[in-house]
Amino acid sequence: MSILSAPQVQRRPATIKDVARELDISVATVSRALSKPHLLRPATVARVREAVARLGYRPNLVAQNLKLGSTGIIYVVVPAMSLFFFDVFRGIERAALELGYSVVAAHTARDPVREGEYFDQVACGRADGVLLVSSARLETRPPHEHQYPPTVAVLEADEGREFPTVRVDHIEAAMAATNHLIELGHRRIAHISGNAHAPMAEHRRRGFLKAMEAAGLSTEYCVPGEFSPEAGQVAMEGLLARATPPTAVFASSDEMAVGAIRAIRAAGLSVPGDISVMGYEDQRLSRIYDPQISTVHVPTFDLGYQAMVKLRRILAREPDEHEVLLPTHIVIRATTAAPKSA
Amino acid sequence: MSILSAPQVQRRPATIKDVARELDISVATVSRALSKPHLLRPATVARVREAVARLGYRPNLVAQNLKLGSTGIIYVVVPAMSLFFFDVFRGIERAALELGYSVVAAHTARDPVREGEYFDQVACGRADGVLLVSSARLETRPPHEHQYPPTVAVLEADEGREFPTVRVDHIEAAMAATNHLIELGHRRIAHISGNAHAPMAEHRRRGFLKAMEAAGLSTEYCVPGEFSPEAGQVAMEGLLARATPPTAVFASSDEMAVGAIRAIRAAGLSVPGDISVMGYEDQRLSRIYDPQISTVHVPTFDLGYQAMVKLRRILAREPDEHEVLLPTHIVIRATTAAPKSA
DNA sequence: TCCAGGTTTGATAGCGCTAACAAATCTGCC
DNA sequence: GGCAGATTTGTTAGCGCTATCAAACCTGGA
Repeated sequence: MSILSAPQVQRRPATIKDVARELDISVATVSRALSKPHLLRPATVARVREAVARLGYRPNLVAQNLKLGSTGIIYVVVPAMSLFFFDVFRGIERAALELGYSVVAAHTARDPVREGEYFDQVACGRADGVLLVSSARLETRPPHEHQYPPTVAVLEADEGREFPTVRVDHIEAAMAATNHLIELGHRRIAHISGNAHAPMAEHRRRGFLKAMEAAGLSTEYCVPGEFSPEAGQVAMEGLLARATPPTAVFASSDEMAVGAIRAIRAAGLSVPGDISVMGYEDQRLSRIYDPQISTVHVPTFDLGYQAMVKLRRILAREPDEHEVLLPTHIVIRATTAAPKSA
Repeated sequence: MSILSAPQVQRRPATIKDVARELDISVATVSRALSKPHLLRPATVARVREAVARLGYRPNLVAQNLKLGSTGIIYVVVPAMSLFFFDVFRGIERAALELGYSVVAAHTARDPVREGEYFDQVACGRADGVLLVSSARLETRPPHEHQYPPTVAVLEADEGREFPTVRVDHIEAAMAATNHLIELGHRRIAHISGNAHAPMAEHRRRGFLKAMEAAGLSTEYCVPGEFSPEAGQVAMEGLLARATPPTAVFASSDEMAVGAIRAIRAAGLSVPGDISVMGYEDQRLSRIYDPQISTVHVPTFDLGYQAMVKLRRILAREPDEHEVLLPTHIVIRATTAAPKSA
């Protein structure tokens, strides 16, 4: 084990001047040979290419950006690193690749300060735009009004800031999930909601309430929770301790559904034999888990893809609609069935 | 829904010159008021601050970078977006925060070309260094020898390129996992290995073989697989179809262990009653799953943290050891037990 | 042979910023 | 009051690149 080793020698990188001097031509010619070779004699282009390779020259992107005023980079600001967001990210990447942008993920850990920092970086020229994969209502305000860089909110409208948005209708989706349970014959249906301040969670809860009320059913089993298996488990334990427990549960996420299932099993009951469980998001987990979880499919990849396309439109100053809604659908797997009594 | 709306007005951002002109002072004074206010009269600093706020001026980071020759940004190049890598990422972020760097994640989808592009971006000045969270042997070569930007490989030594590395000893860890099964009394122990070209997978396989041979046991149950639940399931089905199936399985990842458990249950057998299952990585999944999976804990957070610290040392040209090895340990949960016959 | 029109290359400004040096201004003390 | 020395501000070069304009060089037809 060597004490000091570095295959990456930190010597001064070659600049365009070095190449020009080497060939005794002007820097302009070198620049042109690299970016618009059709303007030059082929022989010149070839000589430049050779020298570039020999010297290991690479154009300094920072200088290029400064000169051109754009970077070709998009910041994807994500509140949390979860597989759910990765799927969105994958869609963004695909579109970015097709449109010639590079994307980098900036993680905020739901910290408004960090979110603000990334916005600042972009506003200060580090990138051309932001895709805000938001799940929480954040309170950042730009120091100066209207100083946000070009931004598209993905997945969830960002209340109060009103960025152009690509999202799904969580209310409608939650209604569909609830109606599935109702149609199976359930009457005592519970809902465990997600983080109190996540608009997403609130919308799902509203959808649940709306469907239950429309069916004339009691909403007494609607309890608060958080986006984690542990929270799902605790909430479910509370539900099971009631005099007449529910026969079905709609959890606000797949992870929460997993926690609920654990609680049900721990109580000696079976899923879906005794209690049906419905998740939300259609995460990878819902397919891996045993039993596979019935859930609401959210088109994460498309959400990301469309958002990137929309951002490009905005950057190109093409007119576009403010909000795009993508459809969801429920996926019936192995955790939902008709109630025993039915 | 408005046809065209944009809270983010794309007008020319204010520059340092605008601020200087506004106050009728020099740009140098403005610059100083922002970066080294102690050199200025407090009254001047206040005036500048006021004008900066009023005009909504923000220093252009690209110009700053060009002038200063560094960006304060670290690219984290990851081959795949998995929770495993996120944990590493979290560790990197923490250290970066403490050291004053910003990190952004660049996703390669195991594509050497894209990896190369990100390296290029950094080599071209977009960032100061790279943390390569590698799991696959990649064939990228820089166009010019020794043109890699400052880089630290995390998690797995990158064979052939010999970057400074922070990693764990997968061979030793796999031996510990195998020995756990041996100590429980198992004799027919299987191993399902991960992606053929991942050095990580190969190391785990080698550790398994080494432990089995040291115990004088047959390695006939060592089969190839891939890092996915599906592959784990298929491999396990093959193992179960043998005349005398194994009584224990060591899978190369937690996800693969999940697949194996599914196959075992599908065959009407129980875990760990009939067959013990051991995972690897200690992913969140291994705690969420029912039953909770015995596994090998990899200190992902620390791996990331230490790697970032190491990269900072390299950037500061402080001497450092080439390789850092972090300890692992096995975590015994609910999927491993003594064999029935014992 | 000469020149209009095209092709290829060169010189240079400037993107926005900071560092280095220079100039101006202020202090205190004799 | 005058001056050394400290404090505060201004001027300017230049980071590496590309766009603009100008210059040089070709071509071919009269």
